Amino acid sequence: MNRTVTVYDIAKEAGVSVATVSRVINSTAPVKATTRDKVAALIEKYHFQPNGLARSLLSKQSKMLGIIMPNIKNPFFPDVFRGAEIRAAKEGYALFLCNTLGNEETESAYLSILRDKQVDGILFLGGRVNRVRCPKDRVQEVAALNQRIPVVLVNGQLVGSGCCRVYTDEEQGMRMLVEHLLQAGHRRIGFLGGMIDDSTTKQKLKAFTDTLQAAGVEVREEWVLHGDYSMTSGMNVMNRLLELAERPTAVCCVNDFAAIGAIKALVGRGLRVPDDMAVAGFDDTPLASWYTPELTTVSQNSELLGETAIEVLLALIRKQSARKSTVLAPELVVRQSTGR
Amino acid sequence: MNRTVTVYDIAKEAGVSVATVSRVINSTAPVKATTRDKVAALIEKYHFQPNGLARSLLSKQSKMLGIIMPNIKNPFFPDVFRGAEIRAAKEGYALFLCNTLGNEETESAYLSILRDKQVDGILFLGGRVNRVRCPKDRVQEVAALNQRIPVVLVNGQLVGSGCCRVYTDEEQGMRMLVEHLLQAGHRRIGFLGGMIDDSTTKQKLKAFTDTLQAAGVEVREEWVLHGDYSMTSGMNVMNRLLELAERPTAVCCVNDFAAIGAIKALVGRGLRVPDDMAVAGFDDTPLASWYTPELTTVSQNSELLGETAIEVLLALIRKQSARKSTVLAPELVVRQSTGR
DNA sequence: ACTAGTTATGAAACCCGTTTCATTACTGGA
DNA sequence: TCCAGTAATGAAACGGGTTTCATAACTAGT
Repeated sequence: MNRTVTVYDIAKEAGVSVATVSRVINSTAPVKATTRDKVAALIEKYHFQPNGLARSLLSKQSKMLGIIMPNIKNPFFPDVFRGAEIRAAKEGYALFLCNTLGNEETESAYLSILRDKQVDGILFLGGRVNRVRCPKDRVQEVAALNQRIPVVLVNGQLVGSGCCRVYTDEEQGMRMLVEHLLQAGHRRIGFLGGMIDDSTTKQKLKAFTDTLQAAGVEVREEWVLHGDYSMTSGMNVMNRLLELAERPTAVCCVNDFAAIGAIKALVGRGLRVPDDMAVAGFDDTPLASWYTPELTTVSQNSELLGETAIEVLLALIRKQSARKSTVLAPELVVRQSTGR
Repeated sequence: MNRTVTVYDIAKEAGVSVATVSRVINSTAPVKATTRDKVAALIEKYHFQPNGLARSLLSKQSKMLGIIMPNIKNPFFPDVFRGAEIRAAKEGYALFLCNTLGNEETESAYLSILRDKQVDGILFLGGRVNRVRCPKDRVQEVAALNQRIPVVLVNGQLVGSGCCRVYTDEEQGMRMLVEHLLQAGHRRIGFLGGMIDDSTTKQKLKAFTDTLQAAGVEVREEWVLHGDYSMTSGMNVMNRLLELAERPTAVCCVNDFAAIGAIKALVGRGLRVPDDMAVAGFDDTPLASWYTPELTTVSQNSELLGETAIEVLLALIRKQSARKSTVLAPELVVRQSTGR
């Protein structure tokens, strides 16, 4: 096996020093035309490409970023990823994608790997680490990491970590959604959440409760149920709800997946959406507009979210000032699943 | 800003040489217990973690892989990614995710970036590069790359590149699907493909044609239409189909996305699936079983595909023998969208 | 007590680039 | 023609680890 070509090989064959080769590669200082051409020809001949690791070692920036998320299979995350990727690519950064499935060990393991790989920054999307309540040592783990490598929390919160945050105002989104349901005449509204300690669930539930109370509508404890964020869980939770003696006429779901699962459960019992029960999702994933019935949901503008998060991260990397919190406005998207 | 702690710092403070520190870190040679403890304590104290880049530079393996795909938003790809990730993580590899959107420049740019980052191997999922017909220079670009870095093509073919392939037998999948439709009594069957030069479309179309002809059923040119792989395209293409004077009673779609788009178009015109037209997808993405109607489709076992591809890639990286082609069997999944 | 045989440790080279600093090769002006 | 000043180039250090090879410090055997 032929060893990889290095600047030294090029230099030797061109009869110049490695410094000159480097100068030709990076146009960092003038080189005599004939020399330049000779070196350039050799680079072309061997398809030489400098070793990025060696360069990174010296420059102390790897041009690599890590993005950690619970589950790439939930279409919300690919959307965010795309936004992040587009923005990152523009600045020459490549992205490690790390799925944790909400598993804490996996999360820690990835954190360690990313540090090992010397990523310049990390994007954290709503995972375990983004919980409202979180063991002190996890907070400290992230806080310590954040001292070395900039970490941006996306749609999440980790009090005491000192990380910058970029998030959609999910509370406002839920408020708009509930108000839409109230306006449509619903007075019996349920809530299908995710894990109760995740900030995304917590915020939505808070807005749900507040908005109903402000309107003088009762919040029925038995109609507030929790699952995870999968379709299966949405279906199961809805089935539990349907076993109650009294049912709501509408439910808000923590995300589109849960909504679809819920609808499946309803349809499975011969109930119709929205006639028998209105169902609303959250995130406005592509699914939402293609599902039958089309889903009423709250758009997060997920790509923009990813893009913005990267922008904040880049600012931190460049030691420019970045605001601690960047909030994006959600948008209510009314479709068939709650419609008249 | 305090400089990152290095082995030298640890060595100095412990009063030993860097060699000893390295030995403690890697347990690569016996170290006197007292020395070991002293060094270990310092590592703990500073939360020292060796610089992976420096190590990679020497070991000539970065423990990083690249995975290139057209579009992470198509749920088939996250599935494959997960399979790949799980297997890769088990061996300590981290994955760069690169979306090309079928754009050739993006693809080339990513190829170059991955080389720069010194990835140990690359997984190529059905992108531009996986076309049946492909300009010579693209083939050569990949062939040349494959000389330096192992490349595995997933669900694709690039004749002359010399790359190993891992793929689902999509032809067989399509054959099973068409036979299922024939058995259900359909004699007027259409095909909604993707880009005609992509091997995935080509193979499916071939199997479609062959199976119909073998059964003595006419293949109607005007019922074979092409789009891309998106839901929007599926809808548009179906709308074109519906404008014809004569319509098929069933259509095979290149993937689940296209099928969903097609169904949307049908429903939009007040037609019912499967009664007015049977629609089949491909890939068995999670959507398929949750959509209404549930989609008849061909399961690729996408996670296994990713996992297997990584296995082949790892074998190549370790210079173990790997079979040139690994074929996975697809599985027909019959659900409502073609059902009685 | 002395030697042979381990065990523990350190100095230095290496990986592959970039960059500083010094030196050499030019150029133009007097 | 000679000198100052600029352009082009090279030697060597650096980044942060790992590894080889030699040496130093023990241990055990006689």
